[in-house]
Amino acid sequence: MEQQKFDKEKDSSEWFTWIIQEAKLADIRYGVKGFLVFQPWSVEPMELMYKYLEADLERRGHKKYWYPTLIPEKNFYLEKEHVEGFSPEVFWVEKGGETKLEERLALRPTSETAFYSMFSLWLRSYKDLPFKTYQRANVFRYETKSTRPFLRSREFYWIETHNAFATEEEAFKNVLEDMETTKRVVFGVFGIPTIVFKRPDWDKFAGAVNTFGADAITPDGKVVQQPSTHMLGQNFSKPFNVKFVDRDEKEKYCYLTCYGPCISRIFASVVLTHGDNKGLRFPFEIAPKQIVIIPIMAEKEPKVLKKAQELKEKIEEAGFRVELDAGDNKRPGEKFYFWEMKGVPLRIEVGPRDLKEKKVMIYRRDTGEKKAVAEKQLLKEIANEGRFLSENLKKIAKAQLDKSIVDAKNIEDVKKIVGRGIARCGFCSVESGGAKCAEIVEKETGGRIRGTRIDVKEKANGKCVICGKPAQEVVYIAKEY
RNA sequence: GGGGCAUUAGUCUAGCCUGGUAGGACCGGUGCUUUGGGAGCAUCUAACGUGGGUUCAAAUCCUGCAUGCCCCA
Repeated sequence: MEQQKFDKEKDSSEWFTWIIQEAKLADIRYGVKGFLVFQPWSVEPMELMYKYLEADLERRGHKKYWYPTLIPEKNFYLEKEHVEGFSPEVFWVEKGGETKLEERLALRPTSETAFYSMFSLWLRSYKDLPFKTYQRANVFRYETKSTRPFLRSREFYWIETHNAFATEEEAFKNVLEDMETTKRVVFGVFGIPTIVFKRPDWDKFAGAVNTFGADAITPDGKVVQQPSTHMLGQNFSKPFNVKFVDRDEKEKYCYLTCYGPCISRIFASVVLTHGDNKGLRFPFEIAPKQIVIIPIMAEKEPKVLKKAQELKEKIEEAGFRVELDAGDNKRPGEKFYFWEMKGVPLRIEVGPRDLKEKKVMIYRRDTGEKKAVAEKQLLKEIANEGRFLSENLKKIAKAQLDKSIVDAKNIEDVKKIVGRGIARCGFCSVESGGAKCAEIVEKETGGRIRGTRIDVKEKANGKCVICGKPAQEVVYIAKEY
């Protein structure tokens, strides 16, 4: 009898470590700090997640590129703030065989400096703009904070878009569209609700004019930064010489933006957000297997197995991902527990009883409910129940996020909330003037200022929770993973 | 960045204090039996993270390193 080892709400850290091993999402025993081997049960959903995100970007007119993994040192050093921000985290390639390289090559920690060096060759006229690109890539960062599988590893899998525009307005419009993509796909399909913040001035991406980050919440009330998008303005186009001739025949620098949804980290949120004490719960759309069929009495009743195989083929033909768990020595009960732990959304049971009645049993992973369905109705029911399940997971996740936001009137309130949720309060300024108060917040509460909302307008009245000056902004404070 | 704990077969673990035969369970293989919520019997396979040191002798004591986990900043 296998015991549940960890309570997901109480010990979500241990639960997360446990489920990664138990469900075979990844193996952490590769032996190099911060690197892990991703296994099929995480790779398949992540492939699907890539597909959904890429389809959305394609619809918005982004074109796909593959850039080299290595970036020459001289490119990397062109933008000063960018270098300062990323240098401590770069893996360098210094040798080819035993020969020392003339120029060091960076294992890309992000690819601005790769993309924009080429943009300068490709973009000549306003007719070339807007220029919207993306790539799926694995990137490398020598993390100095403690690493964690999926959430913060030294190699991770993401998409990065890099885009050039003629005007600041167009660039900003694209930034907002990125946030829509996050809402449509990361919430709409993966079921991860996020809050979009404009990051405070002191917490921007290295080299950006502004950074907009979408924060998701973990079961223990910490936030995880999910897709962020950066308004780079002309900060990179100038050193990289990304210019175009405008309608007025004048040469101008482009406005650049980039957007970086990290698939492996979003996957961590999928696991943390939807899982329960029985294990994983995948939304129907990204489940590696959407349905598992468990035949009952299969060995004694060949008819049952035949029917199960028939059903599998029928369901497969309809375009669903289905697994038939037949034969071997396992009893049905053990199979039930196993596939529930693996997070398969729907289970179909078929046994002698059902054969007679031309019915099957459908079990829903999210609700634990089981119902008999006429075989004729099966495909329709699968589609319906799959949709209901995803909607239900979304609803639960959204309620959890909403519940975790709590208003704070003073620093004592903030202290009580941070670590268990997100504190919302008045704050003096998110420009550089507020940096001192932000430091105090961090020291006193262990939380960070996540920023100000951009999707809803919030009016600050009252005082800054730290310095007591009139609050210019409503900010959110939380602990970060 | 700081602190703590850990590393024994594919997995979980006993043994460590008090140095001397590495024991169990699960998984896996085989055979029989079994199937509407975690089956049973028999049998086989397989392990002391790594580099030094102390010692006649090290899983055990000391030490460096690596990796992992937890907590704090």
